[in-house]
Amino acid sequence: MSPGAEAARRGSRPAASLSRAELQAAEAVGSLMELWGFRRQLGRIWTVLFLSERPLAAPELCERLQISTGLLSMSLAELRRWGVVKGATVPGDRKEHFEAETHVWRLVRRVLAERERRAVEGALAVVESALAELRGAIAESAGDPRVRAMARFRMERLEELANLCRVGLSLLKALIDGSRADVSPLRALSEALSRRS
Amino acid sequence: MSPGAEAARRGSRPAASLSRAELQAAEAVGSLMELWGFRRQLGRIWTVLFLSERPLAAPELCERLQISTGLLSMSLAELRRWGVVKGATVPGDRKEHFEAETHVWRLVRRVLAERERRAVEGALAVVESALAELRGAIAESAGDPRVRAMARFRMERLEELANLCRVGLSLLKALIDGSRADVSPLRALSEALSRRS
DNA sequence: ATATCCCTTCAACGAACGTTGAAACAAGCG
DNA sequence: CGCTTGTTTCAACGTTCGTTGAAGGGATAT
Repeated sequence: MSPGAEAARRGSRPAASLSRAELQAAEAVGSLMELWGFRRQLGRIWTVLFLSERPLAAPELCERLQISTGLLSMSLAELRRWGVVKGATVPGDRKEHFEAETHVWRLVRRVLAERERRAVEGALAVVESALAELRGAIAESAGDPRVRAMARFRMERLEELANLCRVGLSLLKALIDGSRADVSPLRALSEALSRRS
Repeated sequence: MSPGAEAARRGSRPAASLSRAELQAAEAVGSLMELWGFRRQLGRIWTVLFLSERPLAAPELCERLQISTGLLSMSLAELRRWGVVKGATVPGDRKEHFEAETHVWRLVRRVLAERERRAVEGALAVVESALAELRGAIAESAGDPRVRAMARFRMERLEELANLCRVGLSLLKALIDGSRADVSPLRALSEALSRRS
C-alpha cells in the first residue's frame, strides 16, 4: 500500500498523524517508565518535549497530554530533579518553557547511579548485618549443634546473596562509568550456585 | 566488641537471632523486588525458602512471614509461574512443601527474558508504527513544508528512540544468553545524540 | 459416603497512589 | 500599588493495589 494509505484510511489530515505519532510514542515510553517504577506521566511528558523542535510551555503540554496544570507542574519538578528536563526562557514570552535532555544514555546513567545503586547498596548492608547477627548467634549458642548448623547454613546462603549484590554493584558501576561491562562474573557466580545445590 | 555482643545487648537467645536474620534478609530482598516492580511478598517468601535447609509447608511460611494463607497461596502460584519456587513432597506429610530455586542468575535471566525483553520489544513496535504514521503524513502533506519539516524532525528523534530500544534489546539478549555484554554501543549512541544537540 | 485436611478462589476492606481543581503564591506591568 | 499572568502547593477525590477471611473444591483416609 502507498505510504499515506494508513492515514488516509482513517480519514485524517497529515497534521493529525503528527500528533498521533507523538502520543503513540509518548504512551510507549510512559509504559516503559511505569514498568521501571516511575510515574507514567514522566515518560509521556519527556517524550513530547523530546519530539519537539522548540521548547514548550505548560499550557501546550497540558493540552497535548490532557492533564491538569497541577499534575504537570509536579511532574516537571520531578523530571527536573532527575535532570531529565530543563527550563528554557523564550524571548518575548513570560511563560517558562521546557526542553528535554536529549543525551539519553546520560539519563539512564543518572537513574542507575542514584536509584538502583543506592537500592542494591542498601540491600547489601542489610544482608551483611544479618550475617553479623548470625555470627553472634553462633558465638552465643555455646555449642548447641542444631543452632550452629542452621546458622552456618544461612550464613552460606546469605554470603551468596551478598556476592550477588557485589557483582550487581560492580556491573552497575561499569555501566555508570561507561566502560565495558562483563557479565561473566555473574555467570561464574551462577554456576558456583548450581554446583552446590 | 565480641561476636555475640549485638545479640546479647538485645537480650535475645541465639534462636531469635536466627529468625531475625532471616526476616532482615527477607525484607531486604522484598524491597528490591518492589523497586523492580514485583510484589514485595514474592521476595520475602523466596528468601525464607532460600534460607531454609529443608522445604517448608504453607503454615510455617505464613507464621514466619505473618501473612494469611490466601496471600501465601497466590504469591506461591506467581512464584511458581516465574519458575522461582517449586513444589516438593515430603514423605509422611500430606501437605505440599516448597523450595526455592537456588540458581539465582537463572532467575534473573528468566525475568529479563520474559518481562523486560517483552516490554522493550513492545515499545519498539509502537515507535516503529509511529514512524510509519509519520512517513504517511509526509506523503499526504503533498508538499506543505511546515508539516514535512515537523515530520522529518520527529522521525529523526523517533529513530533515535528506536535505536536505543535496539541497543537495549541486544544488551538484554547478551545478558540472557550469558555471554559478554558490551555497553559501548550505548555510549556511541549517546555520543551521537550529544553531538547533535 | 462422610469427614478431615489442605489448597485455591474471591468478594470486600483498607491503604497507597495518581490526579484534579482551586487556592495561595510569585512576578512583571500599568 | 493593584491587576494580570503564570506557577506551585495542597486538600479532596477516585482508582488501583495488596491483603484478609471465609467459602468452595479436591484429595485422602475412615
